[in-house]
Amino acid sequence: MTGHPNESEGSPLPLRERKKLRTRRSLADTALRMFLERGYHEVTLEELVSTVEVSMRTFFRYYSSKEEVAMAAENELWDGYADEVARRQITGPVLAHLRECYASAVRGLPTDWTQRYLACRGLAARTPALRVYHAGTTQDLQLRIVEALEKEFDTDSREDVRLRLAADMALAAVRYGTKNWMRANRHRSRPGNAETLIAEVAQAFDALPGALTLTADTPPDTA
Amino acid sequence: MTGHPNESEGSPLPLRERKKLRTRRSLADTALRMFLERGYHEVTLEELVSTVEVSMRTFFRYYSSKEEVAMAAENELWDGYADEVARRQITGPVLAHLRECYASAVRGLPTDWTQRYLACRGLAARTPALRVYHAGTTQDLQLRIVEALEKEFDTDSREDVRLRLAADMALAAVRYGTKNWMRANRHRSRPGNAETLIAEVAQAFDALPGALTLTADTPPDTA
DNA sequence: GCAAAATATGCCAGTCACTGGCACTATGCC
DNA sequence: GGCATAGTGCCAGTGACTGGCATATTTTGC
Repeated sequence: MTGHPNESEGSPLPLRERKKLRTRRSLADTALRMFLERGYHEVTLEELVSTVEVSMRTFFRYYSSKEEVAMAAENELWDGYADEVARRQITGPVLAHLRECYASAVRGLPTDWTQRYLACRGLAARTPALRVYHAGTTQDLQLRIVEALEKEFDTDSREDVRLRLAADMALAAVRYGTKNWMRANRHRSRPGNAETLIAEVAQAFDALPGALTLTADTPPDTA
Repeated sequence: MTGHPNESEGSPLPLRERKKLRTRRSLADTALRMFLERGYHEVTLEELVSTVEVSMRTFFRYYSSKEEVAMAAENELWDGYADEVARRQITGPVLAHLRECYASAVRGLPTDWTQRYLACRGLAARTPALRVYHAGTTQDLQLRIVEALEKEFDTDSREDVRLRLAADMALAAVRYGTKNWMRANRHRSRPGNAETLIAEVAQAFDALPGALTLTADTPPDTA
């Protein structure tokens, strides 16, 4: 009576999976909080796992590295973005398509995600090891996006670099849009939400054509 | 009598510096050779330093990580590229400028560099840890380039993202140009030299405008 | 409810990249 | 030759990460 697998049909996940999810979240949340309070390198994994009360071995069954647990929030976004690109059918300009996929992915995340993302990116900004990890996952994402897009075109991207270049441009827009979003977040006292993030990224997308033709003779303040 | 500091004026570097250079090169060359023969993870630093006959402590005075010594050839290029951008005065389109700087940097490297570069990139392609490191150094390079370019413009790039986006596009072109160069190198039996690398990268630069406007309705094989 | 199969977890011992501190040694300068 | 200034080696330690096996906890079939 105490623990029927589905007491009502309200719980879609098996009980075991729920517990795993809870452990996973607990690890990521606790890690992020500790890293923010005391600094990434000042917190050892031993301290983390003893706080969450799991063994070291178990930690590595959930996350494959210390960096990964710190950047869990970003990986949620990357996964959502890549999934969105894989799911949607592309019509029209590639860059506009990718911008839409990104916006959908951000909107598909839980409401508390924004704060976690802001926190982990802030941490990464002052932690070289995390910056390197971030660069790695971004490159990974780029690969996943190209592979997903490639299925919609008949030529493969090894022959024609334009698809890969377009994916890279989109990623650059995401990168700098996010950067500006975080910067704005530091200056204004307002917390900044998912929609302002999407807006910043959209703005960076819009700046792409101007970047392509940017010259030294007409400096960039002609906007 | 056996070792006067400057027997003739033919040695521009102090004897001590020459020895340091020699150790540095020896470490990088030996490391690359061992990694290629037996795989990156199968070679421990202990084996490397005992082969080169320096202590572990000394190794870390030359290279700050195992990844760095493996990718030494690439770092030479990145340093040369960043230096070139910092040195040259920019005129005209930013992207054309960056393409020229890259070409100059490649031409400024020693003749044996090409083979080492090919080798270390090939190794990185099949070694996840090195791919991550590579992503990190690339992001670092991007930052250096933006900082150098920023001095030539009066606006800083935080206000206007176009400069950063342009630097990113240039880097994407370098990335995929290099990728195609390596691929061509596997297929053709000819070794591939600095000029073919520059040509591939230039080709990728030329593809940038087409990537910007790439659409799903007119597939990429319309070239 | 209960055994059996499947899965998750914990413990232990080990490897390896990387670091700080100090003594030692070789080079450059006079 | 002698002194200051490096570069180097040794040692002991930390901390991330892994393999193997025993243990606990669900789930499944009855």
